[in-house]
Order: sequence, then structure tokens, then C-alpha cells
Amino acid sequence: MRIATWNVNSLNVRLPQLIDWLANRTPDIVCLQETKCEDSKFPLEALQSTGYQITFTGQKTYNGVAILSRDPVADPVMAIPDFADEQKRVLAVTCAGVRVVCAYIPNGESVESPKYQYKLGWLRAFLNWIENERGQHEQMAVLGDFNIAPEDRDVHDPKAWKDQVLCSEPERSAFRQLQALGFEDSYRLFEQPENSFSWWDYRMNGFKRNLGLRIDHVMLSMALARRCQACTIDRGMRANERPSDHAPVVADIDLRAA
DNA sequence: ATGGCTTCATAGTGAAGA
Repeated sequence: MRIATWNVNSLNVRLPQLIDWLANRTPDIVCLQETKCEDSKFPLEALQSTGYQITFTGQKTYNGVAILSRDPVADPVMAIPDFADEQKRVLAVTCAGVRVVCAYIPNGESVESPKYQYKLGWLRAFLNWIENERGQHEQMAVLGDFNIAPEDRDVHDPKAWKDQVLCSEPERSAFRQLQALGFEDSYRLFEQPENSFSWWDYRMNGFKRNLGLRIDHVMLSMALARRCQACTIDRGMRANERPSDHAPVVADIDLRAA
């Protein structure tokens, strides 16, 4: 099974790239973030021509998540239970025997911002929900734009970013709490190039200079992690004309392995 | 130097992203 996450930064703008990428990479499950379209404006017909099943929850202008899958899905959840949140940031489905959670974790803006407090509160509610879901599903994957660089090696300039938003200790602690619930960072199961990132700022020639952060993650429960064969960042997508500022992250799992 | 780009939105001294 090939499972992927991509923050598209507007589904309608990225639609041609997405359709090409689906044909080239042939993922079985894709989690999308920042679709930025309300459900009535979702480009359903254009995407259905790809043959994927589509589940989505969005809003105007901001946020919005979707899951594309080859197999049918069951038991969709479109919000963190018992957590009041206007923002459409999570989507969970069961597909091919795997509980899949697509998450667009808040950015936080800066550690001084009220949005940072929203992020930390959001993460607490999210982790509670994931713990609950984890109790019901052995095979589970949490994918998305985490807006957290877990370690200094995930940051192009750790000194400049030290204690800044996306890198602060409370955010990294939340990431480790997810790991403590039994989820492996699939990218780090394998030897990877130094300075591997999944996001590069649009400004300052950030991509050409590789001034990036690794903030998009595929987290796998042990039952899946031990059968994970590879995890790669499709950084070439960031070199496209009119790219998203995020590259897709793709993991291969051999569900038939012992 | 709180800029720089990109998107969606509206006509704001834009807002938000990361």
C-alpha cells in the first residue's frame, strides 16, 4: 500500500498537478491539506475522473482537508470529537483495514501569538482523540501538515529557529507524545539525505537555497511501521511551475508481510 | 529590515501562511 500526504495550498490551483502526480505515483491513499474550498465548490467531478474515492471537509478561504483512496472508506470523522473548532482541519476514515487520519495542525504564527495558544490547545485535543482512535485500531496512520519540525536536523538553520514557532519545545513535546502513543515517524525509519525538508518558503528563493523545514509527516502505528518499506519526500514537486510550498511525503507499506 | 511570495478575499492600514 502506498500512502501519502500533501499540503496543496489550494486544491483548485493545484488540481492539474495533483492529477498528474496521482497518475505518476499511483498512491492508494492520499491525504490533502489546505484545500481552501467549501464543500459546495469542491472539484469533485474533475477528481472523480481519476477513479479515486473522495472524502472531504472544507471551508472558504482557509484550511480544508480531503482523503483520496482507491478502496471504499468507512466510519468517517470530520472533526475532533468534543472540541469546539470552526476550522476544518481533520478527517479520519477506515480504508483497506487501516484507520487513516488526515490532519492540518495549526501554524501558530509565533510563540507570542494567541494562535500559538490555539495550536497548543488544539494539539491537546488532537492527541486525546488519537489516543482514543489508537485504542480501537491496530493498523493506524496519522498523516498531514503537522507544522512541527520534530528535531533540529529537520530545520535548515536550527540556531535561527531555536524556540521559534514550529520548533518550540511545547510543539516538539506534542510530537513526542504522538510517538509515545505508538506512532513511528516513517521518514526516520530509513537512512535519509541530510537537509531533507518538506516545506520551503515562497520568498527569498527558499527552495533553490534549500532553506526548508520538515513539517509534513507520515506517522505509522507499530503494526504498519514494521512493514514499511520506504518513505520519501517528492521534492521535485516543489520545482514545478506554480508549486505548492509543500512537497508530498510518500510511504510504502507491505500489508501482506508477516 | 517583521520585508520577501502565494492564495483568497475584498476594496482594509488585507489576512494568513510557515
